[in-house]
Amino acid sequence: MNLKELAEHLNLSQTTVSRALNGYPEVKEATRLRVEAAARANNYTPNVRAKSLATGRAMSVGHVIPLSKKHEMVNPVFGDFITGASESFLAAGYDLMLSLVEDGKEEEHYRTIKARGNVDGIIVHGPKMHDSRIELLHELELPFVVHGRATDVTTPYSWIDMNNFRAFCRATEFLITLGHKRIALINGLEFMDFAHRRKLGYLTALEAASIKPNHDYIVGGEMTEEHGYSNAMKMLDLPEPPTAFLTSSLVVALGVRRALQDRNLVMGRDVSIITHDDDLGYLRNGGDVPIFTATRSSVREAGRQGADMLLDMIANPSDTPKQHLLEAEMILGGSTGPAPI
Amino acid sequence: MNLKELAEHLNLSQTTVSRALNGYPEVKEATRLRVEAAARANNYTPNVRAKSLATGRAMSVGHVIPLSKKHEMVNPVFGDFITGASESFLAAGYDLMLSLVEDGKEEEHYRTIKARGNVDGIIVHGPKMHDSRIELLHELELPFVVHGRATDVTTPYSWIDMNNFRAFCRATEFLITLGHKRIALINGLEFMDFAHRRKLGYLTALEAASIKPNHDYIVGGEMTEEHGYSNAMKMLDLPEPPTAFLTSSLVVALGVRRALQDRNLVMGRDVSIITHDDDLGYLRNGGDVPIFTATRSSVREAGRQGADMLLDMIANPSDTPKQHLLEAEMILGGSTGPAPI
DNA sequence: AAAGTTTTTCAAAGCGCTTTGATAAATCCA
DNA sequence: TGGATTTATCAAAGCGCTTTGAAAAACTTT
Repeated sequence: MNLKELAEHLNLSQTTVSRALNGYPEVKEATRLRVEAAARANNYTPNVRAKSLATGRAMSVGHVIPLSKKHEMVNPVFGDFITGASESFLAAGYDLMLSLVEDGKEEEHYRTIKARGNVDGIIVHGPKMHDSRIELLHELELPFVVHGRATDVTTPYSWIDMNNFRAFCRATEFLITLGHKRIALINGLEFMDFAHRRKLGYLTALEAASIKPNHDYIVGGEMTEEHGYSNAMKMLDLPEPPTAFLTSSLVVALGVRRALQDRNLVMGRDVSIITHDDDLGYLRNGGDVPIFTATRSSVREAGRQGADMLLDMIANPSDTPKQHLLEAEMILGGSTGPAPI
Repeated sequence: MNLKELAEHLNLSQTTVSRALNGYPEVKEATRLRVEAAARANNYTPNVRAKSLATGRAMSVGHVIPLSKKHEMVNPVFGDFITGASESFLAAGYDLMLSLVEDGKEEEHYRTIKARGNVDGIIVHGPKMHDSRIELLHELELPFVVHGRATDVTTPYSWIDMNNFRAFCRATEFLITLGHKRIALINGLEFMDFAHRRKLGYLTALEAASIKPNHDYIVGGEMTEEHGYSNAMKMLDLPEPPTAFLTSSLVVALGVRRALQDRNLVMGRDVSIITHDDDLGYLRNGGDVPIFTATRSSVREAGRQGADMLLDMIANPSDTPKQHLLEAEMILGGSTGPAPI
């Protein structure tokens, strides 16, 4: 059933029916009730395509996820982010569109998204240090919120981010307090902005303690279990192996733990691990007792806040960009202990 | 720039321009080239909303993911599935819409999706044993493909699934061959269809070997690391603990492995583990050498095939439903060995 | 009761595209 | 060269909704 049929059925004009359903004041209360009842009875839902063509609003937001053809992997945090975000979007009547964009095709793709006109705003995922997408989106005048930040971008834009620098600085300081001096960092891909900030936090803490960074202890890469495992193995084979590891995700930490086991080292006694924990639904850091000492910040919460920010921007496009920095909490688990002598 | 402007710019009618761009034969080749050049030069992309209103096709497909408010978790396989699926969808010019639907609100939600008219077809995720969504979608006449199956549904429908029964039957047989008799199954939520089939495969293999199933050895639940850990711990504390574990996902297997370590048991010697492995991008079963003996089937591949099936159904709605069953391969890793005496 | 207000309803235009049915231009054949 | 075909183009209607500007109906005033 469409609006025309519903209007005929009610012996009213489309105008009145449309207004009744959209809560406009210039319609008699009795009429409104009659219309609403009929709409419900006939299971009438306005056609979004027509509606959005008429209003100019698409009533949908896009999530754009970078995808490198080489590893073909959607970062596992994405699922949790949208779990958080979708609640706000759904409540506001917005649909979610998904675009996986291959590396290098960003520009073309974003222009197309804009021209196709089927989203009112965009959440940008996985920003790199120099991320050209941000300038581009500004130019296209499409509201957007970045999940994360891009170090080299100077024009203001909206973002929701976790304080990566601070989290990793604190974690490193904590290890130093425990007496560790040979601290390794198994990071994400270093051109990703979040990884860069984490490294900076780590280096800053080392410097403050006058510990010279050792480049054999620092590595970046796609955050898989294997990445954690193989790099930890390599480092454990060094003449002077690290006594502590900082890892960028729980999955990586699991890999490092496997390496420790392979080398018959006891986690928390022989070697310490601190990981960042995105608090993902299916991969929690243990139950009540955390397995790993960790810096924790919920990606789902970031999703919620990011969604609200974007809805705000769509409603008030002329507002100045908003930013929000989430602080990670540090939780103590069984994976850290004093440095062995 | 819109069609009207482009047409004026070219001194042609909208009709001709539209036809030129959509490859209709009744337009002179020279004109077509002129139009295409102008479209490119002016960065013209048709407005999808208008296009889809005019054609009646939405040019988008929906992914509907069940979400239980209790655990609020998007199954991690979803990311890999869409990674596989999006390639086909994008190539065909289809957008991806995402809907997270709360448990219990399915019916309402699907009706709305249909009435809103913004998708041409749907991929149904996470089917339960009795899944009312399938009947509903039939009734709504919306093309759909199920990722998985629903045991209790008799009307034919299209699906792409992995042979869960066979995979778990084979894995169990393999453990029995190794001499194991006390074999535990740490399954997914048992009302989920895939988990039900896996259990059936497991029970069938036990029965064939005349091993009576022990209900202390069988447990189902959300597939998290913690689920694997805590249940393995409980079972290892039994007077007669299992000598082998079958787990429904790599994440769960990691939890079981942690339990073994906590109990100072050596995996592959004291206790064996076989897991199912969805071959996820960020959580692979080791590198060249698999950590766990596993039944493996790529979810990404399922995504690819599911997408193609759905596109097919949208193009030929009157075709009979198609089904495809992927077989898992069994790969030997370091987590299995003969049963201890 | 006539004139002025306010409330309620409506017809019609428009959003940007496709598609039908008609027309004009080009080509063919006798 | 003129009529029959074929080819190329166009004007206008329609997809299902919102929104503007006008009209009708219902109240208020005097």
